[in-house]
Amino acid sequence: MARFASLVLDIPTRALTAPYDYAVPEELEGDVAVGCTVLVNFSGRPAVGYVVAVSDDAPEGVDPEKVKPLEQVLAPSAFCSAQARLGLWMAREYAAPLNACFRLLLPAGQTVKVTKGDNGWSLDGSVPDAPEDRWVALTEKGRDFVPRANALRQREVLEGLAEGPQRLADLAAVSPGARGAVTALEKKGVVTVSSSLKTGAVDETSLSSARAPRPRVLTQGQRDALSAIARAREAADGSVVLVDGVTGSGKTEVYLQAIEETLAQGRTAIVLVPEISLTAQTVGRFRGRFGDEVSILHSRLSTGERRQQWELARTGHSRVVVGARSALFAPLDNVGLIVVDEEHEQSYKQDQAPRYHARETAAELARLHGAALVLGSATPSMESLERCREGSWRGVPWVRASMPERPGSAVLPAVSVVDMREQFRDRNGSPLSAPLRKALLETHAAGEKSVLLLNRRGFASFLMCRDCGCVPTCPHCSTSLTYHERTRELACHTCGSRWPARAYPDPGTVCPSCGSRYLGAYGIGTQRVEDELRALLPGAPIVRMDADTTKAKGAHQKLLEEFDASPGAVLVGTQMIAKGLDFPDVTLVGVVNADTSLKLPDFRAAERTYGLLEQVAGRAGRGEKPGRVLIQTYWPTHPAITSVAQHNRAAFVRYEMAMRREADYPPFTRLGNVTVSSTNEGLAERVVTQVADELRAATAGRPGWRVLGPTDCLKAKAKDRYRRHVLVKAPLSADLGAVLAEACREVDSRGTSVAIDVDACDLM
DNA sequence: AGCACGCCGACT
DNA sequence: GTCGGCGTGCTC
Repeated sequence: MARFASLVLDIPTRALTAPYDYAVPEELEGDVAVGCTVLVNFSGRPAVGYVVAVSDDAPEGVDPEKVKPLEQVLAPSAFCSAQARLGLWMAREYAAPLNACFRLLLPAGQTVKVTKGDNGWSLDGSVPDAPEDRWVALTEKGRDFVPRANALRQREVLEGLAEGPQRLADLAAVSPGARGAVTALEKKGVVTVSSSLKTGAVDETSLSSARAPRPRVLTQGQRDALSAIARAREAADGSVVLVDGVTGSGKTEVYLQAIEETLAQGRTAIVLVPEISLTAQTVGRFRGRFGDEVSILHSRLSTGERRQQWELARTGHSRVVVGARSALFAPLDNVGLIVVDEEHEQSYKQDQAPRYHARETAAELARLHGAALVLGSATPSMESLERCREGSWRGVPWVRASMPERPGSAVLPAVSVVDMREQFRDRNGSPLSAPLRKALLETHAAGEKSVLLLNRRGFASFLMCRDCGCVPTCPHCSTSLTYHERTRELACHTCGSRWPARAYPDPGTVCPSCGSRYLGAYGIGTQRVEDELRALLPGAPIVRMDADTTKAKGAHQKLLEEFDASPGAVLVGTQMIAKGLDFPDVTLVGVVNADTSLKLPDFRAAERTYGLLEQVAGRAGRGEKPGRVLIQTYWPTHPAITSVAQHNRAAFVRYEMAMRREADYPPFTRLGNVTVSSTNEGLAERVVTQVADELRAATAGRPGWRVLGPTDCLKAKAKDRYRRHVLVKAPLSADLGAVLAEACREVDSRGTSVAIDVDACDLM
C-alpha cells in the first residue's frame, strides 16, 4: 500500500497557496509523519517541505504520473495535525505566505538551509548547546530575609522564588541582572544554587514542599469563573470564557486552578502573557504551582534555552507552556486549555508577516483541539465584549465571567479630573496644573512617592516658526521632527535621524523656510516636566524614564531601582511606566496630558486612552495607604476620561460601542489594510490604485463591503519609502484575508512591497 | 523563488 | 533566416 504526504514547501512566495503531494518511499514510511521536515525535488530543484498530512489515498486532481517520491527526512515531527491545520488556516485568514506560517511551528534554531554531505542532505544550524540546569531555591533563613531598599533585582528574584525554586536561566532571562543578584544572595545564605533538580528526574521532595499552597478561599467571582471554564472544557468545542476582572481580583489564581483541572484530565495547557508581564514573579507563580511541568518560552532566552523548553513540551515532560505570543505554537499534544492574559493588549497582533492576532489564532487552535479558551482582562477589548454579548462567534459559544471583587481590603483610588482650559484662563502656562502642584508638594512632604505619566502617543515637542508656521520635517520620512531640548537636536522617531538645532530665544536660530529667528519649541516633553518638577520640589529625587534615558542596556531596571530606593521621589515617564510598575508607596499618580492620544486619527484612540488611564490609575495606592489620581485634560467631558474618574466602565463601553456601530468599525465590521510602499512614489501610487480597483471589482455589489481610498498613509513617507494604503471594510462573516490576497495577486507589484494586514490594529 | 515556454527586435 | 529580450505561468 503506497502512502502519500501533503507538504507545505518552504519557498518564500505568495504564489504557492496550497500544499503539494509527494509519494512516501517504502523505506521512509516509518519516519514520515505530520510535522516532519523533508527534502523533495520540486520542479527540478531541491526544496524543503513540512508534512501537513499523510494519507493512503493518491492525491485528488493531480496526474499520478507527476507525483514524485519525497527524497529524505531532514527532521522529526515538530507539530501535530491540529497545528498543521492551524498553519493552513493562518495563511488563508491573514493572507500570509504559507511557509512563514509554518516556520512559527518549528523548533528554535531550525533553519531552512540545507547542505549536501556524504549521507545526502542535512539541515544547517548547529545543535544547540546543552542548556544549564542550575536551580535556585530559598533557604529556610532566606524566607525572612529582607533585601536593602535599593536592591530591586534581589527583591525581584526573591519574589519569584517565594513561589518555588526556579531555573537560574529562567530568572536571568526574565529579569536582567538576576545572575548577579543570585550570586549575592547565595553569599548571604539566602538562596542555594544546585543542579540536583535534574529535568525528568526531579527531586520531588524539595520541589513539592516548595510549591505554593492554593488559597483556601476563593471569591464568588473566582468560583463562577472556574465553573464557566469547566463547562467550556466539557463542551470541547473551543468555547470561550472572558474573565473580566479588575486588577487584583485574582485572575491568575483562576488560571492556575483551571490548569490544574485540565492536567488532572490528562490534557495540557498554554498560557499567553504579554512580553512585558513575563516577570520573575509570573514565572514563579506557575513554577510554584506546577514545578517543572512548566516550560517558559520567552524572546530573551537563548536559542539553546528556547530549544530545550520546546523539547520538554514536545516530549511530554512539561505539560504547561507559559510565554509570549509565540508560545501558542509550542509542541503540546492534546491541549485542553488556552489562556490569553491581558487579551486586550495590542502586542498580541504581530506587525510583520504573518500578521496574526494571537487572541484570534488561540481561538482557532482551541477549536481545532476541542479545548477551552480563557481570555483575561481588566479592560476587555470591544471585540471580546461584543462577542460575549452576542453569546457566540463563528459558531462557538462566548461567555463573560465577571470578577468585580478584590480579595482583601484594597480600595479604589480617588480619581479627579483637572480641566486644563481653566488653568490656561488662569494664566498658568506650566504643564503642571495648580491642583497637581499642590498634590505633588503634599505627597513629597509626607515622604511618599508620585508617578507622572506623560501621554506622548501622537504627541511630542516640535519646533514651529511663528512667522511662517513651518514645522521642520524629516527629509526621509513624512513625520515632523521631535525637538530634544537637552541635546539641542531634532530627531525623527520613524528613522532615527538626528540634526543639531536651535530654538528661540537662542540668537543663532534660523527658520529653514523663511529665515525668521522666531522658531520656537512647542509641546511638552519629559525634560520640560522634569525641569518644572525640579523647580517645584528642589532637592527631591526625580527619575525620568523615556526612550532617551532607557536606551542603554539595563537602564530601565537601574532607574526603577533608583526610584524605589528614594523616599519622596517622583517618577516622570511615558507609556512604559504604566505597565507592570508596582511600588507600594506610590500614593499619587498624575497624568499630565490625558487627551493627546484621544485626538489621533485612529478609531481605537478612545479605547486605548481609556485603557491607559485605567491602568495607570491602578498604580496608585497599592499598599496600605490610599492613593489618588489626577488627570489633566483639555477634554474633561470625554467619556474615556469621565468613565475612569467615576470608575464606571459600563458608561465608556456603551459610548464606545455606539461610536463604533455608527461609523461601521470593529467589532461590528472587519477591517483590512493593504499598504503599498516603494522608493518610487509614482510606482507606489500606480500599484495601490490597481489594488484598490481590483478590490472594488471583487466586492462590488456585495453587501457590507466598502473600499476606502487609496490615500497616503499617516506616515506617508518612511525611511525614504513612499507609503499609500487602501482600507477595506467587510462583514463579520467575510473571508477577508482570501479576498485581499486574491486582489493583490492580480496586480503586478514589482518594485514595491505590498503588506496585507487583516483585522489591522495599527493603521499608521 | 527559479526556470521553463513563448512571442517580437538586431545579428551571423 | 536565428539569437535573445524578459513577460506569464507552473512546479505535486
